[in-house]
Amino acid sequence: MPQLNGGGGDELGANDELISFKDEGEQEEKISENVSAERDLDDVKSSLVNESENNSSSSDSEQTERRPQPRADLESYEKAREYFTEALRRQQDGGFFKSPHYPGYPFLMIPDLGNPYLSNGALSPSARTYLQMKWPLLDVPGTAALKDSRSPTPGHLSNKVPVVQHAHMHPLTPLITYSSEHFSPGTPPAHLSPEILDPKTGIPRTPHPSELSPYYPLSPGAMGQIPHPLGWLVPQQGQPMYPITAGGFRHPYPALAMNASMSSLVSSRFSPHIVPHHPHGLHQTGIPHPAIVSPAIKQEPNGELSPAANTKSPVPTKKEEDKKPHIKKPLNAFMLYMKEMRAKVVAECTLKESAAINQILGRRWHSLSREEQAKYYELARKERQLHSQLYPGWSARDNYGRRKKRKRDNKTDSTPEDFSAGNKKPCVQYLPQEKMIDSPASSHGSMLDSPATPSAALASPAAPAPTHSEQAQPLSLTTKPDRHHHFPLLSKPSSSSCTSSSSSSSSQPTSSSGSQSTPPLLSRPLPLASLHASLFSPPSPFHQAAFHSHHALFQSQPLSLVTKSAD
DNA sequence: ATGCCTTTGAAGGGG
DNA sequence: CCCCTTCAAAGGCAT
Repeated sequence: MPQLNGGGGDELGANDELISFKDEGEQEEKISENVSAERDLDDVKSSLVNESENNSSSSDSEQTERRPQPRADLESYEKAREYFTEALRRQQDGGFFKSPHYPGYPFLMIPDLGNPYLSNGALSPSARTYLQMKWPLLDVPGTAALKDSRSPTPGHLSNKVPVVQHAHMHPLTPLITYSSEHFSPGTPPAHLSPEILDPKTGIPRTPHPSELSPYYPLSPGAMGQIPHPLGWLVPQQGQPMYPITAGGFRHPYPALAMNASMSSLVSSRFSPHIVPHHPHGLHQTGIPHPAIVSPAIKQEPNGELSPAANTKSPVPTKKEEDKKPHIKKPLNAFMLYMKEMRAKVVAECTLKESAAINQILGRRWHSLSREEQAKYYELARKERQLHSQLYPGWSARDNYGRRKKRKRDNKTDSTPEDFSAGNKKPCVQYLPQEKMIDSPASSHGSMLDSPATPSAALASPAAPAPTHSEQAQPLSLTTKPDRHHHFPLLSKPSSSSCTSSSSSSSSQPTSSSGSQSTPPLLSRPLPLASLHASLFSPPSPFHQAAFHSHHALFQSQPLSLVTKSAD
């Protein structure tokens, strides 16, 4: 709420970001993975750094590599996102966004194409909605947006996926990126206009990029018709997902006439209307929320939806309920970051496994400057807000059970004793020296919390010398400690485990008891990189203070390898 | 074919 | 109020 208005924040001053970010980044990268990996990281790192300075350079190349081949629609889509992401960074660095309080936001908010929340692709339309909705929430400064508006290249449209289009739209987009899933290429629009169908998928594309533009990716089904910006509202099936209050949606967009770039901007504008107008309640009433997807529908990419799709039947009735449309959780700051950076890391590194990549990303996350993190935190906040507005009745619990329960037992396993030291995230284990290098320092940065006032956080000058921590820091191999535990397990005090250190106390002797001599216990051998990657877990963003202390901890910290105690 | 692994953060339930 | 659990993304790998 408030945020919406104020934009929350405001304050995120992004200006400073670069500076700190760079320094930290360098270090972190070094640490990164194995030798080879390290290099990669370096590159990555450097690329990041450079990005600010050089806009293009590495990133471009990377992008190029990836994008070239669109494997699947989805993939291509994502890649595009990534691509944008990089661009985003560049821009940010460039100061592109400086003006706006939320530098990235406006752009970021740009919808991915898919519905972020819907797990099933089918709903894609909803996704769009969601995205649009976002815009409104964000108070995006129209002007700013416009600046960039240069429509990148509509060419992407070629893919059936509207998503792609979005990507082009703004580099920032990536941040928000939602899963490509949504895309439901499959959802064929019942009535799509003949405008453009993808030969393969048959998905309709809008002829005018401008219209379609990112904002309205026509999803196959969704639009059905048209170019109407609101088109997304329409459910794949033909019926409008929501009964949207007509008022809002109906407004015709001026955008239609606009260029793609413009349209995007425009869309943002109107979207706001929608939101407000929309009573959240609508969906709740039982109406299928756009965002909601019924599992059944999970369409595969393409066309499968036939029956369902075609059936415009609005009647969700039982099925839906049974299936419960699965509304995904909004992505948190780190997730947003992962989406954005994953491609990059993958490109740089040889690693392909997500687990390993994620470890690296986790490290990098810590290394991010506050500003950088703040951006993501804010984005995440906004998304949460948006999500709440869109799905007022939705609860994270609703999704429980979808996945198999993870081994919750794990925790039991862990012997209490172990905990003391490192359990949790054992954060620190030894990694090869190299890794260590990185500075947790970033820790500082990492902390930003999403609190409403990021600025405050930012304010802190940070700059604690990262070095010490780095040196001393032991690496933690986090193989798989208990997953559950994360911080919580550790008692707060100790929790610090790794990083954290808890906070306050600067020193935590923690007994290091735990030393870890043991190697991680991965049941499976993880790639070296993964090991290296391991870092400590980050302290909660909220505790900035913790940062500072945290280095001390590191030193003392024993390595705890927490293997998976599971059992 | 399905789930695991891994990361951080958020949310909610239970004690 | 604190702790714990689950899910969000992603993709190779294991089962």
